[in-house]
Order: sequence, then structure tokens, then C-alpha cells
Amino acid sequence: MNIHSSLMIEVKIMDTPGKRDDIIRVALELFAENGFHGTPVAMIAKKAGVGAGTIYRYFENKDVLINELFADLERKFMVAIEDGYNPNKPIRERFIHIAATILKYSISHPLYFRYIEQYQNSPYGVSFRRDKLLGKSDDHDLLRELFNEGVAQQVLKDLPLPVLFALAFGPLIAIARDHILGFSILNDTLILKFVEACWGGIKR
Amino acid sequence: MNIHSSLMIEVKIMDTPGKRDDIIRVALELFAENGFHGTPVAMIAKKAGVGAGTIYRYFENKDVLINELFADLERKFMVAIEDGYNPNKPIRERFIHIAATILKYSISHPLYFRYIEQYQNSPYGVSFRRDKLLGKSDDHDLLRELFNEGVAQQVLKDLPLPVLFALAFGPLIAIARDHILGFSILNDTLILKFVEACWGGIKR
Amino acid sequence: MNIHSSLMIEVKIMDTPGKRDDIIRVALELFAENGFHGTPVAMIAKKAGVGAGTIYRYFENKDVLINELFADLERKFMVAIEDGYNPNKPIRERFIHIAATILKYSISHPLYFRYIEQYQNSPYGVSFRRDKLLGKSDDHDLLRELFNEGVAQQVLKDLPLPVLFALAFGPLIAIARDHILGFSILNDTLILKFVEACWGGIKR
Amino acid sequence: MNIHSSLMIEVKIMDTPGKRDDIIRVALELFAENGFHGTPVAMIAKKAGVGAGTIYRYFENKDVLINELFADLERKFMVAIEDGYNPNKPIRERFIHIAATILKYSISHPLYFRYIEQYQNSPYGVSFRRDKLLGKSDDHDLLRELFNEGVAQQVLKDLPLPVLFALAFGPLIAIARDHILGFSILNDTLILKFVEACWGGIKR
DNA sequence: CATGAATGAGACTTCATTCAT
DNA sequence: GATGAATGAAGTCTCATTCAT
Repeated sequence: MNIHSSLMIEVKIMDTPGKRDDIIRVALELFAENGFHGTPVAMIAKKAGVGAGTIYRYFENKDVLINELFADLERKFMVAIEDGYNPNKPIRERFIHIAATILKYSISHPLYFRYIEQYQNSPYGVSFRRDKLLGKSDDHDLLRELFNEGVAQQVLKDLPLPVLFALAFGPLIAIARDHILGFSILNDTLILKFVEACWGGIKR
Repeated sequence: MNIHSSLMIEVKIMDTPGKRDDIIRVALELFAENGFHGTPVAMIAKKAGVGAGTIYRYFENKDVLINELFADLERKFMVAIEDGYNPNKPIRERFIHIAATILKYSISHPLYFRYIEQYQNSPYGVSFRRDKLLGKSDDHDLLRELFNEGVAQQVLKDLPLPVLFALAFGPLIAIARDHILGFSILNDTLILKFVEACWGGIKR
Repeated sequence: MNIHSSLMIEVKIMDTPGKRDDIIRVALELFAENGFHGTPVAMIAKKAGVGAGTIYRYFENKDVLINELFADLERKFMVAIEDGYNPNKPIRERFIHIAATILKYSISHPLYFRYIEQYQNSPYGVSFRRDKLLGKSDDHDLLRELFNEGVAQQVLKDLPLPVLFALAFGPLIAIARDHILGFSILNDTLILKFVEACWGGIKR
Repeated sequence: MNIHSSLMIEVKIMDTPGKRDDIIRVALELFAENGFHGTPVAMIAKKAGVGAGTIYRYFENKDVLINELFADLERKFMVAIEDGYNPNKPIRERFIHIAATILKYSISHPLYFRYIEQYQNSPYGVSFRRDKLLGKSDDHDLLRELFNEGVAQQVLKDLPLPVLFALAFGPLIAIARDHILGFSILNDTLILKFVEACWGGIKR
């Protein structure tokens, strides 16, 4: 019985995270493709190969799933951005790194991108965004630091942070969306040019 | 009797379209605030002071209402842009006019802006956008002409049109959203500076 | 003004009965084709070229329209049957006349037939039928007389009236329906044969 | 615990199909009595003691329920007819068996009969009937064989099949309806006489 | 009288969530 | 823990009927 129990525990340890991940992965795909309201919980359950009730063991309800999934994706973006980021490099280089990473990562993970866009333009996202931007958050701290530094060193235009953000990342979001929807096609050269153009928009 | 008759005609002329407009106005407001799925038809009817069935006299179904409302808003943007637009002015000036108009109009009509954003990031909007961008449309023709001309005259960077669009309007959308959500505050000076920065992003 | 008024009155006199007939005719057609519940009042109004409200000037409500229409059709059948009916002819000849008339009339007025069938197999028809058959009615009096006479004269089988009715008219209804739905095709020879066979079913 | 387990299994086996059957049974009753349009899904659910949504687990929509119910009833009629049918007996005897069975079964299952009649005279039934009669179907094959054989052996009149069908079964349907609606009362003797009379209508 | 826009009760259906197994 | 059948609140839409014009 001891053996049996420990076995079950092991099974749980190994199996449970797998199940949660299955749900997350499938939910991401379906939400990104069909929208939040076009994706019943039962559809996620079926495609994830779990019972509908199981989803409620991992997420209190559908809204929580949607919100946690968004948090997951943000975290993934942060990891991508921080990978290879060197705070000792010049402002320009650091910006190029961040911007290029965001664009490349968005393009190579179209589901992530579409999910985030959808989320941010839904009632879910707005309140979240409000909480977030007014408070603190890691990724923005990184960016905020970079931009504050840039302004202080007179490398960047002397504009409010949100304005600089808009100038720098607005085009990025726009072109990523176009690419993902197939309205334009980016390659590495174009990406680099594009990012440099973004830099042009904020540098003094 | 003449007077009475003409009065009756006036009442008809003023009243019937009034009902359709009430619905449109209320629907815009509620959709922009609560999202498409957060706004039951019954809620629109109640707030518009009409019976639920009445909405279906003017719009075949909820989706049609959503789509027509979007078309309405696009038309309004177009009207705003075309007002004061002079095709004989230099490229730069024309661009500044368009960009400033879009930004000002978005800011002074936050419901319009939020509705459009929401629409374009929903299953409704994606297919529509696809049809639209690949085909022809008045507003884009205007912009397309302007940008093509700019590229030909070597006033603008030699980049694909969608890339120029992204560089020029991506920041605009971003800052408008921020302003509307209260994350940053724009004034006329800032708007002008901002628009000039956008120009900086695309001019050669 | 006198002239004007009398004109209007004339118009009314000529127009009003026409309007009622239009409604009746269109309602018959639509009900027969789409069923009672597949035919909104508004559809009848539109096809009849009248306002929806007008129908309610001639018929208290939809149910009344349906019932009156049925009564109309029954009357028409009676007229057809009585035309050429000679109570002095032998039983057999009289029956042949009636049966052949019913069959021919049904076939040449498929809408009438389908309406009646539909009516009799709906909640409308059942209660009506109950009222009717238990009471008296012209057409059945004619038939009842004929059949009673036939039984009394020992020309017909000695069976209860409803049984004789079923034997005599059951096949008629069945073949008429088949013909109208296109499952079998009758010509005058076949009709005569058929009616004779029906006679064979009840004659002693 | 063994006993308990087996009990639980039994409950499942007995209960789940029980729910579908409850729905079918109640739906039959209500449709037969009130008509298809006089019977909201909610009414069926309530009387069957299930939630409204449950009906949609078993039947895609109301129409499917209506159609499947009809198919069910047809199957039941076929089973009744085939029970005791002996293809080696003479034509006459076989016909008498079939006709008597149909009549008796109709009379003892008035709800089945009324449901079928209603169905066949509704938009549901007409298209179905068309598909059916023009194609092949078990019960009609049985009858078709019998009648073809009868015609070939010169036992039956030399008439098209639909005509023979009408002569043979038209009276049956008519008298069954009368009986069920209480307009005439059949007993076993009368049934036999009646069926023999039907035979008289088709035999040479 | 005629009209048809307006109404709202009520029908069908979906789906987030629960809970017995 | 896992399951998925069951639930019923809530949403979309239709249509018989009314009534101001």
C-alpha cells in the first residue's frame, strides 16, 4: 500500500502539470483563433483530452483561465526579452535588442500575439491594463529604466514616457499584426530596418 | 389641413430615423464599454427606449448591427479626414493633416475609437479587414495614393506600403489608446509634436 | 364633395370585398404550401398587397382566418358535389357522381386539398371535426341520406355509417394525396375505375 | 462493497437510457396532443422531469427530435407487422394479417397513430415521405413484394401499385382515425369484417 | 378604413458550472 | 482527483397583435 500510494503521488506530480499545460496550450490556440466567446469550455476540454470538470480543478472559472493565460504569455515575452539583454550596452543597442526581440518573437508566436491583442482589446484587458500600468510591473520597469536613462542622457527625445513608448512600439505592434494576418511579409533584413526606423522615431 | 399635413410629414421624417439613430447611438456606447458579448440586445433596446423586437426591424440581426455600426464609424472618420484635405499641398503637409485629424478625432470621440479597436480585434473585424485591405477602399486609396506619390518622389523611405503604414499610424493608434484610457494626456502642442515625429519615421 | 364621397364609397364597395378575397386566396396558398406556423400574418399581408393590420379588420385573429378559410373550402366542395347531383337517380349512380366529383375536384384544386388535409390533422381541425361530425352538416346529410337509403334498400352492406364512409372515401383521400404529391398519376379512365372500385367496397 | 458497486453500475445502465426514453415518451404524448408548434421544448422538459438543456444532449434540435420520433414509430409499426407474418402463406392471408395488424396496432396505440398522421401532413413529413416512397424502405418493400406477387399471380386487380395501396389502406387509415377520435367504435368482429372488405377492394 | 411600425411575450438554443459517480 | 451528464439562466430572434397616423 505504501508503494501504491507513492506511485499515485508520483503519477500526480508528473501528470497533473501535464494536464494543466494541455489545457493552457489548447485554450491559447482556441481563444486566439475563435475569440473568448467563440470558445466554450467544453471545446477546450475535448481538444485537451480532459473532462470539462477538470478544467475547474485548475482554474476557478473561465475568466481566471483567460487572465492566467495572459499572465503566462506576458511572462514568456519577458523571458524572451531578457534573454541576451545586456544592461551595460549603449541605450541604442539595448533598444534595438528589445524591439527586435519583441517583433521576432511576435512573428514566430502568432498565437501568443493574437491572444494578447484580443485580450487587451476586450473588457478583460482594459481593467487589467489599468491596474497594471498604473502600478508597477517588471517588463515596464526594464523599459522604463531604459527610456528614463535615455532621456536623462539626452539620447532620446524629451517626451513623456507613454509618448516615447507609443512612438517606439506602436509601429512594432502594427507591423507584427499585419505580418501575422498576411498583409505584409517580413524578413530579417526588413525587421532590422524596421527596428532602426523605430529607433529613429525616438532618438534625439 | 395643409398645415396639419405638413406637420405630420415632418413628424414622420424626424421620428422614424430618430429611432434607428437612437439604437445606433446606444449600441455604440454599450458595445464600446462592455464589448459585443457583454451587451445583450435587450440591454440596447431598454437603454434606447424601444422594444427588443424593434431593433430587428432596422437590423437583420445583432451581427449586422455590429457591422453596420463599424461601417458608419469608418465613414465618419473618412469625412473628418477629407475635411480640409488639399491634394495639391505638399506630401508632408497632407500627411500631417491626415495624421493630426485621425489623432484629434480619435481623442474627441473615444467611443468611436474604442469601438473600432474592439471590432478590429474580434472575429468580426478580422475577416472584414482581410476583405478590405486586399481589395480597394476609399480611405485607403487616399492614403495609398499619398504614400505611393511620396515614395515615387523620393520624399518617403523606399519601403513597402504596409511598412510605411505601420511606421506612420502605429504610434498614432498607440497614443490615442493611451490617452483614451487615461494613461497619458495629450494637448494640442503634444499632438503636433507627435505627428511630426510620425512623419520623421517615414520621411527619407 | 358629394361626388368625391360617392366615389370613395364606390371604391369601398368594390374594393373591400376584393381585399377580403385577396387575403383568403393568398392565405390559402401560403398555408397550403408552408403550413399554418410557417406562414406569418405579415407574409400574407405582403403577398396580398394589404397592410398587416387590415387582415384584422376582416378576421378577428389568425385562428379565425384559418377556420373561416376551411369553412369556405368545405362549402366549395359541397357546391361542386351538388352540381349535377340528381336525387332521383339510383344509389349507385349517385355515389359514383359524388365520389368522382370529390376526386376530380381534389386533383384539380390541389391547394384546397392540401389545406383541408393539413387542417384536419392539426389541433384546429380535430376539435372542429368533433363538433361537426357529432352535429349535423349539409354535406354529411346528403351523404348520410344516400347511405342510409342504400342500407335500407339493401344495396349497401349492413355496416355502421362511419364504416361505410371509411370504405368509400378512405381510398379517395389516399389516392388524391398521392396524385397531388406526384407519387402516382391519375387520368379519367383510372379515376372511373377507381371510383367503381370504391363502390365495390361498399355495395352488397 | 461488491454489491454496492454492482448496484451503482445497474443504476447507470438503467438510468441514462431512461432519460432519453423519458424525453421520447413525453414528446410523443405532447406532440400528438398539442401538435408540434403547440409543444415548446420547455414543456417537454418539464413533463419529462429534466432540464431544458438536457434535451439538446440527446437531440441536436427540436426538428431532429421530431424526425427521430417518427422514425421510431415507423420501426415499431414494422416490428408489429413482421411479428407473425409468414411469407409462405397465401397472398390473401398475408394481406389480412398485415391489414389487421396495422388497424389493431393503430387503435391500441392512438398516440402513435396521431403522431404519424400529424407528421405526414406537416412540412416535416412531406419531404420525408417524398424521399421515402420514391426510394426503398423495408416496410414498403414487404408490401410491394406482396402486391407485386399478387398482381403477377392474377390474384389482385391489375392496377398500379399506388392505386392498390390506396384501395387497401385508405379505408384502414380512415377508420382508425374515426375510432381514435371516437366517431366510431370498432371491435374485433368489425375489424375482421373491415379488413375483409379492404381485401375485397383489391382482389380480382 | 387602411396602414405598418412598434411591441414584448415566448420560442429555441447555448454554455459556464456543478456534482454524483 | 477526474469525469461528463445534467442543469437552467440568459441570450437571440420571431411574430401575432395593436394603435397612432
